[in-house]
Amino acid sequence: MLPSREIKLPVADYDLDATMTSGQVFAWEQTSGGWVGVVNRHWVQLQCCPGGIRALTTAQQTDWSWLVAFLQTDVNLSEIVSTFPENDLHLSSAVRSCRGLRLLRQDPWECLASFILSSTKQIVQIRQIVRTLCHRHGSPVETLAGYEAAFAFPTAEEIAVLTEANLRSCKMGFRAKYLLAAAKRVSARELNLESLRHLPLAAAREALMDLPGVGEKIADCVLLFAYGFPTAFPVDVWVARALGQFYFRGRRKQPEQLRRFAAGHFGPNAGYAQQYLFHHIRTQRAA
DNA sequence: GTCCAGGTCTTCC
DNA sequence: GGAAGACATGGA
Repeated sequence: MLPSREIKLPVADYDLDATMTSGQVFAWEQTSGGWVGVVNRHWVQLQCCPGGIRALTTAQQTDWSWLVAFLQTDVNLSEIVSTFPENDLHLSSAVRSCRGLRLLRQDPWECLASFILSSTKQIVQIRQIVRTLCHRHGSPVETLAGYEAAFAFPTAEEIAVLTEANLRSCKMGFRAKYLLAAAKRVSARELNLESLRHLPLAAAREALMDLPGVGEKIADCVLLFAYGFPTAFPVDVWVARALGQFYFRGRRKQPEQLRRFAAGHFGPNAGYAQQYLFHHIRTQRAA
């Protein structure tokens, strides 16, 4: 491949707006020229175009595999959707309303840290906290002329040397001590995030939940959004509400019972199903 | 002003 | 083992 700052990644059924606003990532900004963010320390601008996604970065690239991995443009969405249960009108309706919604494949640390910051926060507030954290403590990355300054998500090493007061001033409240503790554990290699890729789901989940501030829901988010475990099924207030309403005649159920139901009902790509339901009920309410 | 947010931890029964 | 309260902060 010839070196270039620009590429068109061919893909069908990719709704970039839905994907970026579906509560998986918090550091991406929508601009007049497309979505702008940082992947593997590369500043990138993304725009939907006929037949795919056009990507623009600052330095010439010969290998775009880092971006293909992040966007998961090599995943065939029809094959995923075809594994969903037939005769589930709620899920079918969700898929129809946000066809093209995708799961991204994020950096584990950024995903873990972001979701540690997510507890009992609205998505708009999580975005604000993450933006402040990146601007104050992340390393600057090169951008194209005329664009706002951009910063990588701070590494575990960069956060581990901060104080709880530094972090609290980013408006993250009681979550500061959890983020700091996680950063110290990860930077000291007491928890090796890379090694989790090779573990079974349950073992990886257990390892993540050993971190303070990381319970079942946050662990499942990281397992799904960063490691790509296809059956990881985060149950938050929205999903719990929707599942109770749709499948249990309005009765509230414990998260553990809902996860067991999901494993049996939604099949090998239950995590994808969860993301469709989550995005559908949130956008429906807004409409 | 009140309620609630992509939860988790501690305390108490 | 499960319910209730604490925890920071800001949007709706």
